[in-house]
Amino acid sequence: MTAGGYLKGRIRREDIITAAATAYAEAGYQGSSLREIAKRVGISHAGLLYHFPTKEALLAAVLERRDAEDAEREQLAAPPGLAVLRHFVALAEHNVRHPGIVDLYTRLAAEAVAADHPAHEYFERHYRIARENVLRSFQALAANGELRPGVDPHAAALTFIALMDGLQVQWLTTPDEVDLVGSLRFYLSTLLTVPLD
Amino acid sequence: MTAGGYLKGRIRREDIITAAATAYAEAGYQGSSLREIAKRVGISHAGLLYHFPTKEALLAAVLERRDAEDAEREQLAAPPGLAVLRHFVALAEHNVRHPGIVDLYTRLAAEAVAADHPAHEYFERHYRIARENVLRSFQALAANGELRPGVDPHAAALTFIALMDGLQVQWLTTPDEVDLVGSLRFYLSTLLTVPLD
DNA sequence: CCTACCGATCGGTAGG
DNA sequence: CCTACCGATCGGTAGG
Repeated sequence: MTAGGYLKGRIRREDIITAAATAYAEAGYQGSSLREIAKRVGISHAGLLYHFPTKEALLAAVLERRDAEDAEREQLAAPPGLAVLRHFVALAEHNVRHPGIVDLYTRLAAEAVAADHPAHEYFERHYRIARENVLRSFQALAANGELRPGVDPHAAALTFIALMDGLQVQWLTTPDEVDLVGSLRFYLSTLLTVPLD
Repeated sequence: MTAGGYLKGRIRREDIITAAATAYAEAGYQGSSLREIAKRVGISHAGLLYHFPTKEALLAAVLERRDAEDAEREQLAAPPGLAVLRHFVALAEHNVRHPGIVDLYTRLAAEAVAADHPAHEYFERHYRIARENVLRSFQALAANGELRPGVDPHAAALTFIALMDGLQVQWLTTPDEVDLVGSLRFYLSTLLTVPLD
């Protein structure tokens, strides 16, 4: 129970979360066993359960860390408008270099459409926040005349988020035939009256 | 081994495929056990394996029937152009009334991003065919001046398919906040110079 | 953190 | 098609 002990415990917990995220990305949450995750860290599955009392608690920790990383990357949230859309494009560029994140997100999102999945509420909230965030930006752009006339900000926001998700699945399945970032830019160019950058 | 015996076997096989499709939609392929599927049909899991020798063989049968149903609905493939896009919108209208189909497709597609998943090649082919089909239509529209100037048919085709998939995940997760058909129509209206219908 | 164990469930097979 | 079984694996617990 020394300070060193606490530190070691925290590091070990982080290692377990990292291993779990990798496993979920490859095999989904249901498809990943505690024994498999524990083996990646070099402990027994009972040892893992010393740090996380249940399988669900480990999933919750993975999702929490993902949120924390996202929040960190967004830094001090950009004001609604072009900057937010650029941020999403930058996120896509980041994801292309880190396919594991896309894998994790895509696998979990599809599992979590089931109402009784432990990550279901997480993704409900995730989608709602993402839509609201993008909606405010499209509304700001509309006010500035930077949105093509006749484009409904709500429809633009909803389809923009959906496009990101759909592109990711298709990109993971056939990486050579899908330009993730280019497709996003293409879509935004059809909606805006100004260049993205 | 009478004709009646054959018929009964065929019906039983169809019942099993139906039960499997429902189970996959709710829990994914990996998450569905042969015992659970067999119970829905009222036989033992060993009895199921009499009709389908392995778990993978049953998945293959489910995918084959889905293709057959799709082919039937398309009837005598429409010529490239507006008619094909209308067909996709009609498909979305059909899917909204049959969420189980969307569930099945979404769950399996996400599982199958893994290269060693038994449905991986199926979805590779599925995406390629879908993209080529839509691409030909956007090219035909471009030739008629019905595509907005500056819109690349390839980018339009890729994003259109991706949008359909992404909308489906979001619709399944938060059904009340996603207008599947309206969003598709919105997107097409931003690409075309003519009304869809 | 570990070893050892629990009851439950898995896909598949044997033998009828 | 069934009963009965196989070896493997699962999440979680006991007891240290």
